[in-house]
Amino acid sequence: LFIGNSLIDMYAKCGYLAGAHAVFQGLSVRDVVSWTSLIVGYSDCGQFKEAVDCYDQMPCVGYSPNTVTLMCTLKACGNIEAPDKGLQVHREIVLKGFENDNHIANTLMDMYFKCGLIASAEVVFDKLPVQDLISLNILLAGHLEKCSGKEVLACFQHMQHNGFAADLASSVCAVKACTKSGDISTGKEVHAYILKSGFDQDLPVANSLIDMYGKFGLLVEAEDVFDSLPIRS
RNA sequence: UAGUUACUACAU
Repeated sequence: LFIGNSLIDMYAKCGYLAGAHAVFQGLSVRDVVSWTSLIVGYSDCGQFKEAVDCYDQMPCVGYSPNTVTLMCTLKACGNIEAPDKGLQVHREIVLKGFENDNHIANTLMDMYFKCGLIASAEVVFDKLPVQDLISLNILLAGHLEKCSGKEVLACFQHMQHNGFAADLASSVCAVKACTKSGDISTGKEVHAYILKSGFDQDLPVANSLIDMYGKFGLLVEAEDVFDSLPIRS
């Protein structure tokens, strides 16, 4: 069974969904991991609807989704902006007493943000068992959609004051917030922070900086970042 | 053996 499950995972990670599905079908014995691996496979390949369909089928054949399954399903719900299904998963999480799992709670919050249900996301945030760096990054990314760049930047600064060191993901959000609000001076401050933290060679971070400088018309700065990259996409 | 957040242009 472990071998079969690993094969599903391997094929799915290679984008060979037909193979993953064939292995799944061919298994004489399956477990929750088999199902979850398939769900993750669909999800990672952008087939979110199929991922959710898998989740729906599980109970019909006697399998009960665990925390990992539910989290992966929530992720799919967020990506297709299916709040109804997301809410259904949320209810199952509550029913099973999984709400205090931090990974689950973080993913739940992210799902609500992605579905545009900001108020629900904030309720989840306030009830988080632990507010970790990932929770804060999800909050930053979520606010980026609906709020002004200024509010996102306030968030970014607030987390640093509370002893969280912004990581790559937080930095990207902060840069995007500056781009959105046209805030050149804060953008340069964030850039300084990125250099100080040694994040400047990271592709997503650098790309967000190039985009920001490009949109500000600061083509020289944009080119400097571009030229400093050892690898480009 | 499976699991959570972030990146560009163009287009929408």
